Amino acid sequence: MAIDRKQLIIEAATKSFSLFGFKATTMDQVAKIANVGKGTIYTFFKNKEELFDEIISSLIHEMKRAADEAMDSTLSFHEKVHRGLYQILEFRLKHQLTIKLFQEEKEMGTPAVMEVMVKLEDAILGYLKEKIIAAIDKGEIQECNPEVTAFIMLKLYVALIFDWEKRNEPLEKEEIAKLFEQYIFKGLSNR
Amino acid sequence: MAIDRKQLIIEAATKSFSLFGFKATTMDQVAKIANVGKGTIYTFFKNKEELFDEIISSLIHEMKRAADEAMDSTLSFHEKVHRGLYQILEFRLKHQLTIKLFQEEKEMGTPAVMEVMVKLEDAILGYLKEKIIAAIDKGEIQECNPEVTAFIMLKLYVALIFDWEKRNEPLEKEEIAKLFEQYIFKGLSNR
DNA sequence: AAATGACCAAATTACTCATTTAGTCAATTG
DNA sequence: CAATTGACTAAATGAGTAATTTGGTCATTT
Repeated sequence: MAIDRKQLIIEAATKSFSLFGFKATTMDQVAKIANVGKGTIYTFFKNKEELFDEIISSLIHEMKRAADEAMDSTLSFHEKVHRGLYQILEFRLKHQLTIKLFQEEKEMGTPAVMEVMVKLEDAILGYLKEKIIAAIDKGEIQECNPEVTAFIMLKLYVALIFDWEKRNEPLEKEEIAKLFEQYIFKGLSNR
Repeated sequence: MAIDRKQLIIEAATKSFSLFGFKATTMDQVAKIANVGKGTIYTFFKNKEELFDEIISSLIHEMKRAADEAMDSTLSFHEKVHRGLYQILEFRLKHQLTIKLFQEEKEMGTPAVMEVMVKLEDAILGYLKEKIIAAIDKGEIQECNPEVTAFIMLKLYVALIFDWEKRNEPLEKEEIAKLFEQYIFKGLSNR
């Protein structure tokens, strides 16, 4: 069987997006890296955005898998949430592609990138929501609005991991877990 | 006594910053609105940024006052925090100047505006921190890191008020208070 | 039938030059 | 003579445009 051109293209595009971002990646470049004629790209993908979307979709799958792997059913709900979220956000910090896109979203506001980041956030929120609903059913946590709760959890995590260290010493993984437990799972109140 | 030229300049600049933002406000314009020669501005303020800073400093004072007024010492800590924070963020939504600056920060990234917004956030965090320390002393809430706690409270509030409604129906003031209580002050856990 | 790269319209960029602006200071005013 | 002013300048900005680049197509090649 001949080489899988579609796969070559996906790999080349992933490499280039990771290195230069979406906007600065040209289709000529992708074709060259993939050792493929430019026209060939358009037999597999309608346009640049669709190629991008396909790459992001597998990224989302990878993230889900990483999160699932970090959990196991014997863990308490809050350990699950912590490990899952931490895994997902670690992913963001470690993988070149997500770093580059995160940066491109904020610094240039490239529309295609903005769209894709919304999709990514939605995927995370949806995933969290599922876990929350399951936890309510099992009686592990109180009744609550799963949508809002997922939203709050994600925002809190992002704030602790990304925003906090813009102006302070980064928080350790354990500290974050502790804070999360203290606020979301126990509350501050004395009564 | 002659007219207070400094005050005229401050009022003119405030008006112009509110209407056009920092970057789009020219010193000629401020001078004209204030009915003052341009040189006069420079007898009171070293440069455009210093004029801007002075205006922001009084804005911060106004915010503090508004927050203080919304509280009273008979309220529980979480009612105080809720009313104070709500007041401050309402301020952001209602006052032309803060709206314009918020927009300029995100859309144009004007350096002087970015700087000033950091100062504003610091002022809010410092204010919150004080209240938190007082509450710990009075035994109203558990021991906690006041810096991190202030940070979490602000981020959570901003998320609930600004970020949530980017993609969902806005939350009512009462809902926000309830959520805040549920998460920060009570926690989700069943044990 | 699958793959290609020369080609084109549209978008982006690099550059220029006229205009605008922040800040100064010699002249003016009261 | 102390306070005020606005004409002035160097630097920054941005409108206009020419040159280049890019996404996408399609006739040709393999």
